[in-house]
Amino acid sequence: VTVSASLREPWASLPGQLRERGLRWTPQRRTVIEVLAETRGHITGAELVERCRVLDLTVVPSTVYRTLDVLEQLGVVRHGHGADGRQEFHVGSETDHGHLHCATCENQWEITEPQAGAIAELFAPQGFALEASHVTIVGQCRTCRERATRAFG
Amino acid sequence: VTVSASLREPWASLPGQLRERGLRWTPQRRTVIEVLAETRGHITGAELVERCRVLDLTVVPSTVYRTLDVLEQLGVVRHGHGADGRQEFHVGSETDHGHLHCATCENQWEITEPQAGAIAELFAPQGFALEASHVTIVGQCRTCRERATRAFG
DNA sequence: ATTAATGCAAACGGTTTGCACTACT
DNA sequence: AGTAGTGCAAACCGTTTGCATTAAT
Repeated sequence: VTVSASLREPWASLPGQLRERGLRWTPQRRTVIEVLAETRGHITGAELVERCRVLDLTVVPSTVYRTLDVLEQLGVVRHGHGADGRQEFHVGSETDHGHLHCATCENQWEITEPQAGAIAELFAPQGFALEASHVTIVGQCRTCRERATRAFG
Repeated sequence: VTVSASLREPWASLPGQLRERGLRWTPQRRTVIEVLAETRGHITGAELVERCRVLDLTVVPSTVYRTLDVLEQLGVVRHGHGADGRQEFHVGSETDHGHLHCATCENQWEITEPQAGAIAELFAPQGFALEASHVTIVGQCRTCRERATRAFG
């Protein structure tokens, strides 16, 4: 029941933004924001719930998801879906790295900054402005491809 | 309880492929294959279940999902996740081009052969053998990126 | 005769909802 | 005081699992 340190930028203005719209700043929302503030890249809904509950047991799943709805409307987070189908909330524009994802075995490899840059350049001319940190290449790794070819190719 | 027309290519060889591995060709699997054969692009698990049951009420969800597992191991289908997080099964290799997918607006653009080739080369050294036709780049299109930046950047 | 595959029903996991209650403003 | 937000518990939906049974080889 202690009040924690003040929020770092760009989160500091959130309480005000909420109140401007007639919404409220609550301890539970504060906890959600604290977890989001220390998240780089993305976090799944379930993981966020778990991390919030470590900080504050009064935070319950429904509150987290309802808060995420509000935050998404404010444009603070954006959701998509991860490789496993769970909701994934992307926070800010952090230093996240892209990844190489095998659609068959689900393994992932990191994409290096230069690689991501090269890809971004490839598509820049046609107006698709990729951010290196948000690039995911879905394909099939060598092992899986060989197995598939043997079977059905 | 009628036997339907023979399977079109490349499905015709499936029964044999299964039996080669000690697996079996069953009426339920046939129904699943019939639906997949008339699917272009992709289909969700739930939708596949539903369409199978229209053809044959004895087909039950668990059978469909178990069959999909087998088919995926054979490389006949590949699964990913749609915008709503549900499993999405991609069928065959009739997709001769990869695509550029905006994670925010879900729009898609085609990737040209040369572009796909350039990407494949980028990752070949590390053993990730992408096939041009199976490359999907997930990112954010210019419009969506600008919108996100304005809101929170 | 073997044993892969099925149907059933129940479990699962992440997410959503209805409702009475709490607490920000 | 007014109403946004909460906790709870139950519903939800697509998918998965255990198990006894069926049927393809």
